[in-house]
Amino acid sequence: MVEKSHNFINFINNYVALTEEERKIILSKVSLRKYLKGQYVVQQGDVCRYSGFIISGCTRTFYVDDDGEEHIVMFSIENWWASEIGSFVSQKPSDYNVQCIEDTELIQLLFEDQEELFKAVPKLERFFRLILEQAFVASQKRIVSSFSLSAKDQYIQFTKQYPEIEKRIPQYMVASYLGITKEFLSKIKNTNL
Amino acid sequence: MVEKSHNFINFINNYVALTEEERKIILSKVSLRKYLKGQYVVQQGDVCRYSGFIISGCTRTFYVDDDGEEHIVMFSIENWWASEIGSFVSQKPSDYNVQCIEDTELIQLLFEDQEELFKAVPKLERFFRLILEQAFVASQKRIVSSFSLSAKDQYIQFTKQYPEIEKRIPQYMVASYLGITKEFLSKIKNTNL
DNA sequence: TTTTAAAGTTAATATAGATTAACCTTTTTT
DNA sequence: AAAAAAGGTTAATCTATATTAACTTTAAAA
Repeated sequence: MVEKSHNFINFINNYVALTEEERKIILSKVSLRKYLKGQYVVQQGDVCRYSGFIISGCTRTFYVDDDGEEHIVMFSIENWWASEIGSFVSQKPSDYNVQCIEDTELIQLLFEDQEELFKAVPKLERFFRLILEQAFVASQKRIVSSFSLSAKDQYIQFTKQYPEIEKRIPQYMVASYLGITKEFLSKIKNTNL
Repeated sequence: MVEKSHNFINFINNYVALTEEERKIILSKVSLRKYLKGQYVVQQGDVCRYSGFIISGCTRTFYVDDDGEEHIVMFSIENWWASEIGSFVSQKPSDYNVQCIEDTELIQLLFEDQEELFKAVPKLERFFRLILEQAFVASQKRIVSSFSLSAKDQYIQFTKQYPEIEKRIPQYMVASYLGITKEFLSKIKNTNL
């Protein structure tokens, strides 16, 4: 656990400088959990009780619509925060599934412990503010891309922005993330223009 | 200024309880600014130096793509935070324009003053964390809607979610926000199915 | 009050991307 | 090594939405 929590503490430290005391408090509140490929961290309809940081592995967050179609809203890989924030902060049923697409290790923080942790280490409020700023900006950017770029240009942008993710993820999931069919993505990749 | 700042302080107070002292500190750092309909609060390419709260009026945040097409990413109305966050937090040139679509009064906070304010009133970190959570969740939801709903259903959802906004805004801007042409929105509204 | 500009409508035609369905390839399981 | 499952490709046809362009209505300016 100690070695594995190293990246986790480092990640936070990147945004706010932690004292040794604060590291200990944080680590006392979190736990490591392993999931196998295919397992669900959160299921649509359930309340998301944990927020988490990915030590290793990869997840997808997706929505299943009324027609049973899956729509991937985000991928998360190691050294990034992964949580179904909407459900976590409201403690209401999740609109999304979070599923591991590789064996995945997560450092998890229970909702009930988060408030205590904010009291003990107030600078974590700042930490979460900063990563939410980033997440929000990225989300807005994705909306603009989906409205202003052709499917092909969106795909090119995706491969440039997330080359590591693109390598690890089946193509049909990339298509779902881009909001196009797997057939059309295949066509885009194998045709000029 | 005092009466006008009332809603502003109330808004923050809704998320974190402020002492009288804290109110004073906050108010000492912000200023009121008036814009006329059509004026720009931020222009694409400029650095956004202020974040702001709308006292009255309405703005649109939009992106102009390489073909000169405008894409509206958000509307903001009174009693909500309005800022080009990406540019504000990074102090890099903005990707978006923020333009007033009515005469608008803003309470503004200069970037340089924000850090000082966080030091003086640390619970503002929490305040911004909480509103960013909301903003991020709303943004994710919009991505899902744009992928899983027909244009008509997106329009219906928009009118239900933001009835006040829909009344105040020209229809062609609603179309731009939904990512469809004004002609098609007109057709949707005036045709069955 | 007339003129001009801005916003909204209608309809014909065009297209990016969806659907369906058959087939191929790679990976996993037995 | 064979069978099964998962992932990917190709091609024909279909559809939601875009484009173009002419016209109408409403609001703002002169």
